[in-house]
Amino acid sequence: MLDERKASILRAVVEEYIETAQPVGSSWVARLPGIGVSPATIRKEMMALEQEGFLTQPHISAGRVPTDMGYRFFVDSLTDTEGIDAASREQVSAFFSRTRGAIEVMLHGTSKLLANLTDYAAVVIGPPHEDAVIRSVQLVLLGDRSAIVVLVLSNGSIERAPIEVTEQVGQDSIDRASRYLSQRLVGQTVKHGINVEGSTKKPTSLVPLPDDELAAVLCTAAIQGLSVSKDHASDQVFVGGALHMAQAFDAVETVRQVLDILEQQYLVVSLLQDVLDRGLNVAIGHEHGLEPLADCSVVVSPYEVDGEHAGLIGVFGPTRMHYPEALTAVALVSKSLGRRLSEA
Amino acid sequence: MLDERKASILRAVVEEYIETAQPVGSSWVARLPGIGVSPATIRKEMMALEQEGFLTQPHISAGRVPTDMGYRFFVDSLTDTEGIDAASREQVSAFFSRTRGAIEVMLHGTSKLLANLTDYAAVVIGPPHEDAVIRSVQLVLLGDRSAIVVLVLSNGSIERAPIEVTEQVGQDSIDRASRYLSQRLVGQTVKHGINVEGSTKKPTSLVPLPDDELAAVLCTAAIQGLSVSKDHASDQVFVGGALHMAQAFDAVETVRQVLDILEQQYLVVSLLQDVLDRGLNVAIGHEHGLEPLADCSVVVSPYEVDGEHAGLIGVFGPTRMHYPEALTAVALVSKSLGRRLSEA
DNA sequence: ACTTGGCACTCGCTCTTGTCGAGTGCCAAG
DNA sequence: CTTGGCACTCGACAAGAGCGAGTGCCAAGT
Repeated sequence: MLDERKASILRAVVEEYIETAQPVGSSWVARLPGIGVSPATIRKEMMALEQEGFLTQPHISAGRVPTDMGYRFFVDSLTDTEGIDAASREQVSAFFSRTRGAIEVMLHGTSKLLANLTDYAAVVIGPPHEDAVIRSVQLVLLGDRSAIVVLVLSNGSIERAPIEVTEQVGQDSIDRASRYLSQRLVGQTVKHGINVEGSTKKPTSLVPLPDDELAAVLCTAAIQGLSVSKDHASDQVFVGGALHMAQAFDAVETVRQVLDILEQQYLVVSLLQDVLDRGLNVAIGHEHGLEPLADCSVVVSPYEVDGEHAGLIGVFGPTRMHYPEALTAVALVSKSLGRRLSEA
Repeated sequence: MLDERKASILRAVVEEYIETAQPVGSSWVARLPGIGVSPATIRKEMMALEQEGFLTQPHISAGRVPTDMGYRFFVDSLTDTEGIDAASREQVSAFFSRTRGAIEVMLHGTSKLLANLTDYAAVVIGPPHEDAVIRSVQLVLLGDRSAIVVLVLSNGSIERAPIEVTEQVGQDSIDRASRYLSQRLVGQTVKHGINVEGSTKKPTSLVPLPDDELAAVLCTAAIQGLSVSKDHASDQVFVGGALHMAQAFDAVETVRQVLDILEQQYLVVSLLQDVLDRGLNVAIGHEHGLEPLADCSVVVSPYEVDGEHAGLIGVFGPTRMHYPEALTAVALVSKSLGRRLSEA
C-alpha cells in the first residue's frame, strides 16, 4: 500500500510532529539522514500521502500534520518493545517490590506510577469483584438498629454494605445471621452468591433461612445491600495524573472536556473495554468514538493474575503522544502488576 | 476603620468583580442605586481604599480590583446565611435521603454534591479512624502464606491489612490469632489498640500472646500491617469536581498548579486543618500560605457526628469566588452530612 | 519515468502604527 | 466636602506591512 519511501516520510513527519507539535515541512524531512532526496520530491510524496488520508495541512502554506490514519500507520509499524529506559524500569520494579497493603492502595499507586512514567493520565481498573470467591462473611453490630456486613474476597479485596432494620437487634441474632450467611456464601463467587440471589428470588436455598425472624431479616437485608453496592463498578477505577492533561493541551476548553470524561469513571471503563474488545491496544483520536476526546489517544492493556484476565490499565494522552514510550510503559506495568498480584 | 460609604464602595467593587472578572471603574459604582455621589467622589474614596490596601489597579488606567484584604473585608462583612436557593436545598436533602451504602461511597458522593452546588472543587475529609472504636477483628486466610486482617470500626468504616508469612499457615492458627486479636483489640480505639502497640513495644499485654508460635507471628504481623496502613490518612480524602478549576481560571498554568495540589491529598488535609485551627472558615489568596494557590480561596467547615468533631469539608475556588453561596452551601452540606452520619 | 532546482504564490505570524475609550488624578468652582 | 471639567495614561483593537515558511507547478536534467 505504501512504498518504503512514503512510509519513511510518513514516519518522519509523525515523529517530528509528536516532538514539536509544529507542522512539518518538506525541507525538514529532506534534511533527515537516510532520506536522500530533495524537498521537491518529498513534496510530491506528501501530496500523495495527503490524498490517501495520512496527512493534512492546517492551512495552505503550512507543513503537514498527521491525521488519525497517519498515527495509526505509525503505531502499527512500530517494531515493538524497543526497550524502556533503564531508570523507568528501575522505578517500576522499585515500586512493585516496595508496595504493600490493601489491593486498592496498590492499584492507586500503580495509576500514579504509570502517570509518572508516561507524563500522561493513567487509569487502572481493578479486578472485578464479580468473579472473586467469597472467603468470609461477617456481620458486625454497629448500633441498636444498624449493622454492617463485610465480605472478604479471594483477591484480598473487601465488599461491604451497611444494614439498617426497624427493630432493635441483639448479638445473638447477628451471630445467627452471620453463621447462616457464611454457610450459604463462603466458597461461592460474588456473582453467584450475591447477584443471582438479588435478582431472581432465591432459587435453591440450600441452607434454610434461620427460624429467628430477625436474623432472617438481617440476612435478606445484607444480601440486598451487597447486591446494590455491587452495581457501582466505579470503586475499582483509579485515575492518576489527571493533571498531566493540563500540560498536554494548551486549550483550556479541551482540558476541561477531558477531565470531565475522566471523572466519569464508568465512561472510562466502557471506553477501555470497548477498545480492547475491538482487538486494539491503541485507539487514536476519533477511533474510540467519544467526541470530546477527539484529540486524545488511549493506550490500553489487560493484565493477568494467575494466568487469568483480571483488569485493565491504560494511558490517556494527546493524539500526538509518545506512542513507543507509552506502549512499552503500559506493557511493562501491566506485566509487573499482574505478577505482583499473582504472588500475593 | 472604614466609614459606611467606603464600605459600600468596597462591597460594590468586590461584588461586581466577582461577577464579571473585570476591573471596576468609578463611574460604574456611581451608577449603582444607594450610592448617590458622583464618580469623582468615588474616585477619591477608591484612592483611599487603595492606599489602605483593599483595592489595587492592574494598570494605571484601569478600574480597581480587590486585594486579598478587600475580599477579606467583604467576607467578614457578610450578614451571614442569606438563605440558599430552594433548588439546591432540595438537591442536598434529596442526596442525603437517597444515599446508602458504605461511608466512603457517601463521602465521595458528598464531595460531588458540594462540587455541583458551588461549581467549584470540593473536598470531603472523612472522620479519622484514629478515634473510632474497634468493633470486630477478623483474620481471613487467602493463600497458603497470606491472609488478611479486617477491622470493623464503630463509624462503619473498615481498616484492613494483608499479612504474609514465610511458613504455611492453617485454619486453626488463623482462628487462634483471630480470637486473640479480638480479645485484645475489640472495644479499644484504633489509636490505643494499634498505634500505641506499633510504636512502643506492647506495653501491657493484658492478654498473653497465644502459645501457638505461628499464631503469635500472625498477630504481630497483623498489628504491624495495620499500623503501617494507618499512616496514610489519604484514603479518607475525597475530591470532587476538580474539573471546575479548569473553568474558574483561564490560564492553563494556574489550572495545572491547582490540580497538582489537589492531587496531593495530604497537602489538602493539612491546609484545611490549618485554616480551621486559625479560627477561620475562609482563607483568601495568600492567607493560606500555599504559593501555588495564591489565586485560590478556600471555604472550610467542620462537621460533627453525634455532637463530636468528626471531619472537614471544604471548597476550593478562585479568589473571586461567590463567597455567600459557597459559605451557605458548605454550611448546609456540613450540617446535613453530620446529621446523616449521626443517624446511621 | 523519475528527480530536481527554480519560481510564483499563499497565508499565518509578528511588529508597528493609529485610533478609541475607559478610567484616572488633579483642580477650581460651588 | 462635593462636583464637573480636563488633560493624561494606557490597554484593547484593527489595519497594514514585511517576513518567512512552505507549497504547487513546471521545465530541464539524468
